[in-house]
Amino acid sequence: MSTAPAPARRPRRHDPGRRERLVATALDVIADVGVTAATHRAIARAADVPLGSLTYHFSSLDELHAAAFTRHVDEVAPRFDELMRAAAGVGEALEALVGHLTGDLLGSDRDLVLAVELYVAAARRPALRAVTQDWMQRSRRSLERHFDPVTARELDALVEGLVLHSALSTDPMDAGQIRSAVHRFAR
Amino acid sequence: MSTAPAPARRPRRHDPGRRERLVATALDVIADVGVTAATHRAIARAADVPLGSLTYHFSSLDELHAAAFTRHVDEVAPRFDELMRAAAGVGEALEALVGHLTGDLLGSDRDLVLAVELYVAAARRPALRAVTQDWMQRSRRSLERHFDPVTARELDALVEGLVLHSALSTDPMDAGQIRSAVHRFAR
DNA sequence: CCCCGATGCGTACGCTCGTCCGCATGAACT
DNA sequence: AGTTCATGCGGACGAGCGTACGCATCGGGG
Repeated sequence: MSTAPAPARRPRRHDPGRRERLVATALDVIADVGVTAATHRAIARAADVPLGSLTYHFSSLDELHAAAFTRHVDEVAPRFDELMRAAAGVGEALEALVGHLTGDLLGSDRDLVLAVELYVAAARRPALRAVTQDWMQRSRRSLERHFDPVTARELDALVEGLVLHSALSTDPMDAGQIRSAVHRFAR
Repeated sequence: MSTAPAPARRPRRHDPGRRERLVATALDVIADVGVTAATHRAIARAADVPLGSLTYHFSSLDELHAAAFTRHVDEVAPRFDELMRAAAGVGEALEALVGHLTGDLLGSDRDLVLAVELYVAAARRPALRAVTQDWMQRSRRSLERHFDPVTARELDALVEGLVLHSALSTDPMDAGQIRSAVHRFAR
């Protein structure tokens, strides 16, 4: 019976790497509630830091959002490139694509939601548009390991459509159908 | 020199069909500034009606947004179906699709923006999700006039991807490339 | 050992938002 | 003509927002 009730102390002085942690938390919040609801306060609450900490580390909310999405792209794009690099030929590349779509992406809602959130946010905010374009470009580069540039771009568009379609539809396409669609580009 | 300055009178008593006009204006505002910025006040300003008029005609902002998107789908879906109905065979259907993508859609930013806005809004709001799914279903039905259901669904996804891709990319695909992509589904 | 600048903390300000409510008005029906 | 009621109007309220700012704290260089 030392101190009074004391509503949960927070002795977190000197917290190195807090900036990094804030970016990661921001990404989680965006995936949870959408980019427009990912406010300073929501992110601060999720990261268990005071509100002022956010404006200290990031000069604006926009900058924080951009940092979060950039981090996401920097994590996802290399993974995809690795997938393409590992494929031996066109056949394996297509099959890797099918696996990526049915497993990695559509399996976990998180990446799917983040992709759509980025699409929509980019439509209105120039800073995020650059991030989106960077992502598209890197995807195409990865595909060009096995496909000519024209086919790569078409495949990229198809993948984008499949992702969106699956995110919004109640009865998503099964693996067989996705395989069928992807293999149309086996030229 | 009759009356004082009088800051722009608004004598609009008894305005039948105002509800309709509000829906149309809401759609314009959404296309202009995005669904998250399409607030009661923004729409009221654009339609030149007092703020209270909106809550009188629509029980919530969500309902107004849903009404706007529903109206858009009810205008766009029949147009697309007409396009498919007019095509004589698979070849003409594919070519009509190419024309639709390069002309109607990508030509005017408006429909493109509205499509993306609906995608993103639907991801978070169940009421809008129903509208999106209705749209997808009607698109597929139209395509099934010429393609088997499996192909129709794949084509639908491709179209969605092409739309998104074109909306967000600075150097959109040209007509030839779109034609090439669409014709992969000429089975 | 001391100080000082980087970092953390809490709060306040000004703004916009969705929604609500009391009153005014005039078309339609008796 | 009189009454009623759907419709229009404008202001108000409370909540949540982004951002700014003054003070507290502490690690590391002198």
